[in-house]
Amino acid sequence: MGTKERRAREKEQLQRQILVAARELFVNEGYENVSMRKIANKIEYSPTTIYLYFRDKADLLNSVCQETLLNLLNTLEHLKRDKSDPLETLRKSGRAYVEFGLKYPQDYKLTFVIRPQFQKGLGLEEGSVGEKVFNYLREMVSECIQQKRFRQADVETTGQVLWSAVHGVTLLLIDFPDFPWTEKDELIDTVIHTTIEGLKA
Amino acid sequence: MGTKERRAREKEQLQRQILVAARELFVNEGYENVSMRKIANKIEYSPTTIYLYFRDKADLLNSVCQETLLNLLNTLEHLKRDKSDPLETLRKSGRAYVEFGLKYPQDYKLTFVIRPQFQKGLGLEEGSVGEKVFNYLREMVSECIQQKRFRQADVETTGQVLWSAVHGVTLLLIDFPDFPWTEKDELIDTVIHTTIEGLKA
DNA sequence: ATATAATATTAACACTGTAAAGTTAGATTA
DNA sequence: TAATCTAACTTTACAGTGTTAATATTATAT
Repeated sequence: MGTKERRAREKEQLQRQILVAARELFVNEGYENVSMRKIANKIEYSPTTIYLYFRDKADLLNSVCQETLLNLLNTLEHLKRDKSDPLETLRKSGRAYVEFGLKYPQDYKLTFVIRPQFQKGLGLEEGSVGEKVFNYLREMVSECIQQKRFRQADVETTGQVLWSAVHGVTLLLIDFPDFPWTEKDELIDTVIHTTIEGLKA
Repeated sequence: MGTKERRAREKEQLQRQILVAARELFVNEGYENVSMRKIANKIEYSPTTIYLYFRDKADLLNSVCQETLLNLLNTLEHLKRDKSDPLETLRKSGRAYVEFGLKYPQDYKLTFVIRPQFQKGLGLEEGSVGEKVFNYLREMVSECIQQKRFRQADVETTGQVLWSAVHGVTLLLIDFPDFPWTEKDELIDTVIHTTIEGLKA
């Protein structure tokens, strides 16, 4: 009598389908320009069906962002294997972070700028994926501090400074594509390099 | 026969009135949650009257942001008088920038995050107020480089690195108010200090 | 075959930005 | 003074929005 299981599976599949469609539309057309009806059309269901799987549009956005964070976390975790030089790993992590943001600019903005507007106080609470991402940063920084590579002893502040830098450059590059930036890769490297130098003992 | 002049003045006044109402609503309720009808109600005109003064809602946003940038520029220009230590002036400018963003968080997001989404390639083009703000930064940086206080000789890159840092910390503090940040003022100072240290020779 | 539960749809509401047409008040001209 | 013109504003209307409640459909269990 695996019908129940099958039904549950089917339900999950549709939920997935909605999520995939929503992400694709959000990313390509921007959150504001995507209507529930558009999503419904894409999956060939009636608009209200979506509400059986997600509380509302913001909830849908939330789920999409959750996935994005998981992707980011995954990307970063891959770098942790290299245990040689913690400073170098930190540098690479910063690079990977910015590159992730530029590779999926809409996702990035959705997650780190748009979503906070729609859901006050979220994304980084205890146990969340967002927190896991920041914990990754904590680990990296902690390693560097233990090896006395950084002046400041405080893991938290140091991590937050690094996050500010990469977050800032990522958003600027996304939001002002026409600004006469220094060559993109050079700018990113310089931002990361400068911040790390500034943190050194 | 100053009637024409009076009419022109009245027209300008209404335009101003709309702008003031729009800013207040945008800032308090968020751009997305403000309808043309709400603005119209506030100024006690019909919704479509607004369209006689502004092309559309995005144009209205644009004008509001223009004002914001002018305010920011004004705030910064005040700091330029102090010609003693350019590094110190730069530090103060960074401080003032972040504080401006935190004092008017909605304005800041409107200008530097929301608007770019609605008007591709804008705000920083030649002759714009946005460019003037960045030119201010260029001047400050240039001064520091001339006095051989910075390692890197490139004004552009150096300016962009600084901007990334302050932009990043400003947005993080605005968007994630519940995150366990280091004490706010300390974080801001550390971000600026770290970046400047990293840029030093 | 029938009752029950799960799932999907239809219809509706109160909004949205904005275009087009209609109205009104004041200035200009005859 | 009376007629006309014009600028400013309003009314009406349209197509689209997120979302809820009621309804219909389908698949399962009895």
